[in-house]
Amino acid sequence: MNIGEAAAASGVTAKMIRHYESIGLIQEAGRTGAGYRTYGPKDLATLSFIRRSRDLGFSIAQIRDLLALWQDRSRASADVKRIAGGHIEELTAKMQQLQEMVMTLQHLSSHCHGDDRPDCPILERLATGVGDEDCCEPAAAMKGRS
Amino acid sequence: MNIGEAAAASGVTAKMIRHYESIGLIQEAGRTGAGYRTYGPKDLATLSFIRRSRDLGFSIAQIRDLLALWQDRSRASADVKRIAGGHIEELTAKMQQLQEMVMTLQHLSSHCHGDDRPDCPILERLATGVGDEDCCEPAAAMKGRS
DNA sequence: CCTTGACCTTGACATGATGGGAAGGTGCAT
DNA sequence: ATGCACCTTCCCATCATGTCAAGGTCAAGG
Repeated sequence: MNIGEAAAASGVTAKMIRHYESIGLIQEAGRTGAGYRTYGPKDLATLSFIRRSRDLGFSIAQIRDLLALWQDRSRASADVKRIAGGHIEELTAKMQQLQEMVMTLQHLSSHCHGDDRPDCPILERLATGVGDEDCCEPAAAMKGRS
Repeated sequence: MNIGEAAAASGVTAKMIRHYESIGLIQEAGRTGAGYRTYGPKDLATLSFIRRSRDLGFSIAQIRDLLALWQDRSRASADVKRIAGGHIEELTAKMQQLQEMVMTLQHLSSHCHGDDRPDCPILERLATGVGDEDCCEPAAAMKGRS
């Protein structure tokens, strides 16, 4: 199986397959006499594993660990669960950050006329930092930002 | 005002101030005889504007537009609102992606023993793609991923 | 046999926003 | 005058991915 076929079958681009090989995430592929990389079913399974992990937002470092656990028959499921749990926390934290931004923006936007006049609470807030963040709702947004 | 003081006062690192200057986001700062950059109150206001915009997740390109509007007294608030609205949509889309990931991960994690045994639905899902995603809840998660 | 087109190879460079560090000059206080 | 804190420019790194270029290979058809 060529790299192109492996890419199509796994959903990982050829470019990324080479990249993953170069950083040691996957083993070096076999080669034909002409230097073409060759892939078997086991390689395909690994590539698909990686793609699904990426789809769930795992970093390459986390995938490295997950792959190691996957290939370790004496693994403890607790180790896998711990990685997943940490990842859930990261994702949740990011979501909360985004949520705060969205809340603030929606609040500011709702008070912007959105017409031809230059008056704009969004710009005022960006310029002065003292838009009316706490005037109407006791929103917890933007209270403890970094 | 030195770059260090401007950085401390605005919350933008000296590194980033130089970077913003190099990409033309801000004007070139004045210089002392020795070549040190100097900043005045107006520069400080601009830097603070940029930092607040970044805190709200705006990209550099968006900030470029926001700055132009800010400095344009004949702006229409509709233009500002449109930028903010687009940004809200971007953020919301990202949040939904993260939400889907979290839902899937939590579902898988909840079925993982998390003990010494190697059995793990998380790894199974990553390996085969056919974990029990729709067995219990009709979760809309991971139905139309890219 | 030769061409053509699709594929492969490596390598370099870009993204976006930021951090880190080196090598060398400046300002100020002791 | 010595030292320390700050400034300058320039290069490299991150993370995951894409793009492009120059060249080699394979298979099919003329």
